[in-house]
Amino acid sequence: MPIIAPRSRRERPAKPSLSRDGIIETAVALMREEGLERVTMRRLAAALDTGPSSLYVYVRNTAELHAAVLDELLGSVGLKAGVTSEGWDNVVVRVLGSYTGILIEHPALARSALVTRPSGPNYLALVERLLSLLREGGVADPQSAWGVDLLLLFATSIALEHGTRGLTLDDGEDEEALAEALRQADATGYPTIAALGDDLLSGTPEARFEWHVRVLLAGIALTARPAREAGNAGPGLP
Amino acid sequence: MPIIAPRSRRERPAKPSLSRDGIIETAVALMREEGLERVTMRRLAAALDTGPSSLYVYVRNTAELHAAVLDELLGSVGLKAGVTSEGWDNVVVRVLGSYTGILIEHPALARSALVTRPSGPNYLALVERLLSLLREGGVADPQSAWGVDLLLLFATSIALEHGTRGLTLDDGEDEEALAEALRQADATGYPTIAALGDDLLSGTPEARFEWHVRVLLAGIALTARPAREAGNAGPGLP
DNA sequence: ACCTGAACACCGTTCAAGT
DNA sequence: ACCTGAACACCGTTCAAGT
Repeated sequence: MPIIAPRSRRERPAKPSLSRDGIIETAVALMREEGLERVTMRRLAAALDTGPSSLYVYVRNTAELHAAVLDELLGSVGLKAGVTSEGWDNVVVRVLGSYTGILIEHPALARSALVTRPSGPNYLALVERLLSLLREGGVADPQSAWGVDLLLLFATSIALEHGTRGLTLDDGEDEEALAEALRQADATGYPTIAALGDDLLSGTPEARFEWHVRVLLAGIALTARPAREAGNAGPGLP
Repeated sequence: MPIIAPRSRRERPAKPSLSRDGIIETAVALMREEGLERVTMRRLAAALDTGPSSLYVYVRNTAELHAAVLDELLGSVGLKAGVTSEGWDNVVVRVLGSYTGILIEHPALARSALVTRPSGPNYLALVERLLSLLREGGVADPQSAWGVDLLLLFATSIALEHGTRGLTLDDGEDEEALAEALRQADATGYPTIAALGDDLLSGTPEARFEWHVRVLLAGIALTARPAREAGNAGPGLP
């Protein structure tokens, strides 16, 4: 029996010792190969040639792991998209579109972004870019401060909404069910739905996205913040 | 050995035979008792005194089950909230607030509403109510048609966002991480964030919610739909 | 037709024990 | 300190077999 270590038939060089960065790097690679839904603690551990429990030394739980992966991905949001040639509002549409596009490919990350507030450097860079664009557009600071949240909430939700559709088995079946239900809605029970008819579902997703963003920008620019009331200071959940 | 059937010591009367309605009814009851996250196929089957596979005769999968539960819950959205005394926009704020409030208690349903388009009768009634309020407010029909989606997307997202927070183990820890990150953001790297400072996180959730809805209403009322282009007809995903 | 037991192929997280 | 094997307590879905 040779004394050579019994596990040297892997191609991986020497089995690198674990580290938080290494774990996240591997998670990102695994995600690009197989999608985030396959980046489970168990699978990630297998990719790192160890057991799942080992990961818990470096990562608190799955949510934290996903948050780290998210910020990594956000590095590729196109923040520079056409700075001056077009109007500031068109740039906002593009920047948010880039953000949404990335998340659409990874709906589980969109969910993560919605559920645990991201705070990584790349997310902050996105917030900074949007705030500076709003300023450029002459939006008052208090409205920008509360509005940027709304813009990002919208973009994230759209990604979660569209990203998950079609990923499910029954491709767009619920879409059709809604279309059918809207058409069936007769004038007695649902008069306004009946009156608007097909226009409720008209337009390409891109056209709707763009119009939605313009709605948000117009509303943010024009809606004054409420007068300060007592206890209007901290975050605090309901 | 007596021939008496060996399972008559349950209190449940005679074991009712399964039906889709009965299954959903039990699912709703189970959800009210233990929360939706515990309404799994296996647990629901156990509550119905059968095996999980039996449910698949009546319900295609978990997503369909959740959709049915969602519409059931939506029956209690307060659609009548203060019809005329206050302005139509305040009524929109209340109706959406009622919808969001219900979903906040069941974040998994909010996720379901975001991911598979609801089309049940109670959801349609909510759409109808919002459309009629927008009309009452003098909003042009094409803008209402595309705007109602945005209102519901927003309300659903807020519910998912707030509902899941605090449900996680580390209560509001990410919130704090974001606050810290924003404060740390120095003027060189993130000048606009630094300039706006604490106002980025100011306000109660209720105040922000109300302002957000007003932003949406103002934007919807004032933003014209894009000129019709080629291929602007059907839904169709990106 | 309706129902079921049992299996398949997984999960996240913990914890006592090892090095 | 870092790492691990093994276990705990679960999942959704399928399918051959029964009634």
